[in-house]
Amino acid sequence: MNAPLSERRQAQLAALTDAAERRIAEGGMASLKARDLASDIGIALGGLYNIVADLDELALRVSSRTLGRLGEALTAASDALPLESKADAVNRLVAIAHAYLHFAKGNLRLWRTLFELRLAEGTALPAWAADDQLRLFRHVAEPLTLLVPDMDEAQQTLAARTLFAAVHGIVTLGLEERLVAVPLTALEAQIEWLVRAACRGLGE
Amino acid sequence: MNAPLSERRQAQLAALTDAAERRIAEGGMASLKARDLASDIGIALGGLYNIVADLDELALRVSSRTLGRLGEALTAASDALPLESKADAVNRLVAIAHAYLHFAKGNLRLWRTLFELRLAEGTALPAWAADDQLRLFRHVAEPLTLLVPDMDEAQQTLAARTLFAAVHGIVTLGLEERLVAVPLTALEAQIEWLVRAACRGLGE
DNA sequence: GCGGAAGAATGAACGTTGTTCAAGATAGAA
DNA sequence: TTCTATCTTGAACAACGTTCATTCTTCCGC
Repeated sequence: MNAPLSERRQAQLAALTDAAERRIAEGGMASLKARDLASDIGIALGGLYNIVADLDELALRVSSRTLGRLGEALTAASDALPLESKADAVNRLVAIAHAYLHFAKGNLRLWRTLFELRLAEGTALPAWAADDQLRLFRHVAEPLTLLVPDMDEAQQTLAARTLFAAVHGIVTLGLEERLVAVPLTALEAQIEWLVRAACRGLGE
Repeated sequence: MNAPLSERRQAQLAALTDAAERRIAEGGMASLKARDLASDIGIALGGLYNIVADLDELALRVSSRTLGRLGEALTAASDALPLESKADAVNRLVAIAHAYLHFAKGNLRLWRTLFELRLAEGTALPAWAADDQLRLFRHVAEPLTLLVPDMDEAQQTLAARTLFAAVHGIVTLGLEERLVAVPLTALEAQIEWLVRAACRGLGE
């Protein structure tokens, strides 16, 4: 190997994250095993801890990737629609919510691990991870500023959070399937109803 | 000991469930350790598995209790209000949502374990656990039948699920506090806005 | 080129888990 | 009391994340 070490470590980190992503996509976060990953990328068990502090960091890195792809999906959904009138804003919010649903369904295990991350009680999540999350809220916040321009900004942010959370809840329960399976189109309809109703409720 | 065996096992199961509940309430599901529990109720490690099949069953039993108490909380909130007019129905839905929020906040770790249960992929959850969940939905469904009596029943059930899920999402994200802490009163206001808006959207 | 220091790779070993099981203790019927 | 069925026990096992002394590589100043 004649690649410089720092480059090599970069490559190893990428390979490790790839392997972790693959494992999670196949079997959820429960199948993120140190020994499996080490053999996946052809290193010894202990070598993992030269690349990454612990498995939590690895899960966080995979989550960051997932959030990135989710952000792109929401951006794509947003950019496909005009944003001029208030009606546009509502339509865009519906489109974002639908894109969220489809991303979650299409990346079920990776999407779920976004919320299964349990950082050790005291420790806050790294800044770059927090940024990823805030970026998502902005997708919702942007149409809201058009929809209710008179509302003060803190309230707008809060409303964006609430709307996001509500849709997230519907998607979560809808994709659970533990109790009853809801058809995708029914889920879409429910989301649309709720988003439109919430928007009408915002204008008072 | 002169108590009949079956009685004794019953008592052991109760003591074990108590201990598990206490442990979870203190440190979340991550602190449900076989050895701790065995010593809590004064039996040998292996003895646990004469009382309970595995720790998952124990977590499920604790969850069942929690669901029971949650159901009582929602019932109390419901019964405090009249249910005659459509306005009553909306008020009741708001009250239920608020009661849900307060229960979650007041029983944070126990409430969270309700959704952290990961049954082994294939296995469905026991019937008695499914019943507990359906009973919850009925709290929401009942006012809905008054609010939109013309809607067919399947649609009503779906709407109840959606409304529940939306509120659940808001509560979940609101109590997360990982990103930003939302004051409880702000959370209440957000929930009320969303529930009222959703109800108005239902009547179309 | 080269020799030594700094760092990385290795896999055995540790500590903690949940779960099992052969052996011993105990309860209830005869 | 005695016998059998059952429960209880804690040592043992397997799987896990993580650490560490040892060995090998790589890099830099000469």
